[in-house]
Amino acid sequence: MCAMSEIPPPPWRASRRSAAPRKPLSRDAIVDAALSLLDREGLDAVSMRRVAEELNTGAASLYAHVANKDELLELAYDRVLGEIRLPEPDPARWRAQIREIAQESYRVLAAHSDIARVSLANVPTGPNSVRVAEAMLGVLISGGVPPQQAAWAVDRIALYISADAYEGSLYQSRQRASGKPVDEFVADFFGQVHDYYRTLPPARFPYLYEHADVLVQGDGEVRFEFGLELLISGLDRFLPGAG
Amino acid sequence: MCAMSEIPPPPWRASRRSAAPRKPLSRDAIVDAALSLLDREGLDAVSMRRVAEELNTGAASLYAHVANKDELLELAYDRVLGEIRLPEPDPARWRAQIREIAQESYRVLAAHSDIARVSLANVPTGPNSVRVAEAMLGVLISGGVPPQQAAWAVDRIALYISADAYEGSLYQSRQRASGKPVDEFVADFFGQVHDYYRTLPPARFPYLYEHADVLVQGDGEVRFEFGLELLISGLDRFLPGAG
DNA sequence: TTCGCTTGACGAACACTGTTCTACACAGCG
DNA sequence: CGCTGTGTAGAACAGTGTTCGTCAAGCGAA
Repeated sequence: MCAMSEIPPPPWRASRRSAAPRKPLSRDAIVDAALSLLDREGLDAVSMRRVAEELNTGAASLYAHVANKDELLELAYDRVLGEIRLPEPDPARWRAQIREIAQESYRVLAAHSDIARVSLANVPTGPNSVRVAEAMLGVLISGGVPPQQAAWAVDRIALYISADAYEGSLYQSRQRASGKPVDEFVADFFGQVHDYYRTLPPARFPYLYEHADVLVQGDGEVRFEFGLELLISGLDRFLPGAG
Repeated sequence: MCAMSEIPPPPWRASRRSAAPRKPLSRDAIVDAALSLLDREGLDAVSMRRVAEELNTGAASLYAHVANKDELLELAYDRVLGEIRLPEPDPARWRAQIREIAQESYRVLAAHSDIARVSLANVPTGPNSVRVAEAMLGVLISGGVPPQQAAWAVDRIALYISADAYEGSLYQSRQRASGKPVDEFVADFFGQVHDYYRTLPPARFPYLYEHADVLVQGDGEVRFEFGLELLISGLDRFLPGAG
């Protein structure tokens, strides 16, 4: 290497990218960039061009490593699922454990903006998806839930988690867009919903009108855990020794 | 009026649309066109240009009646919810009635392709949305569920219905795209999933491997009602006279 | 009737999107 | 050294939601 590399080469011999003419650009790097973009600006900002830009390249280059955008999003989703920490099954604590797994899953999904949308839009088949499913199924079956009911329960609970995480991300993006702090935003929002219910004609909507206050009670977390508890305690009657 | 209107005007004075120079083009007509397009070709086919084309006009014309695409989709969604038939609350049959409302809602959503996606993407505030909410809340409260738990349960059940209807529409569009008949499609799909579970290393995925058969048991309807039953029977312990 | 004004229609354009085509630079191999 | 295959990208295609500015039609008033 001599000093030649210090002065710019003549333009007609210059590579299209002046410095670092050949980037490594791997599948992993692309998924990394997509996730970083997702976390910063949300799923809508994740376009092939923006991801490529993040890597200082063009959109067409991504297609050498990834079949299409759907595959990229599924890869990103499965990478996110990899962050979920799972407990060792303990039959004595199966209720607490299924609850822990669900809460942990919700937390991890919520930590990555509206990534939950891709779990609803695609049938999850990635390696980390089956890892979580195995854990949930193991906890339920070793806890005494019959296999058939345990299998369906895993399916339903997973759907519930994804749906609620997605809904939660919607409120979060609305809150972010409003510019208000979280507390003020939810207070305003629930206040508006409450007022709306109170403007309904009580004759036609007696229950919504009457119970407007409890309808706006409880934030996203309380509601998530309430529904989760319904699903789990609904399994009671399938346990051995139940009517 | 003389015969002048029968002969075509000279081109330099001709209106841009040769015949029927002014269409009525109302909000309702636009929602109609959007729904018809949705039912025929799915939500992805519903673009402002396609809806306008359906009405023999340009996309820009729609914006005189509708703020943007989101508002149009919410209007279409609420119109769909209007098709849901609701029973008169009968406290003695509250379990059966909440089940009926949920099933009816699922049926109506499923009958309109992937309209359920817009219910997940937006906070539903339309008149028919509150109509269904009022009915569910009334059935639960008059059945003996305490107001707070009834309110949250309505929220959770509605989320569950939307999420499952959306997931169902995904499978339906996949099946339509595959060209196979329904029976063959689900048999193939469940067969593939089953085979996939059986290729997993049993040491690391003992439960999925062992119970691959029950995991692929039951179609969408069975699973929907199983989850619904979990949610409803999970309300038992809030009834007066429960431990 | 005729003049203005408001309302709605709508072609063109803007800034995007996912994806494909095609040319091309570079690495490893013979 | 030359050849070949792989990965890199610019350009282009067909589409998207939305806005701008123009223009026609209807209507109330003079």
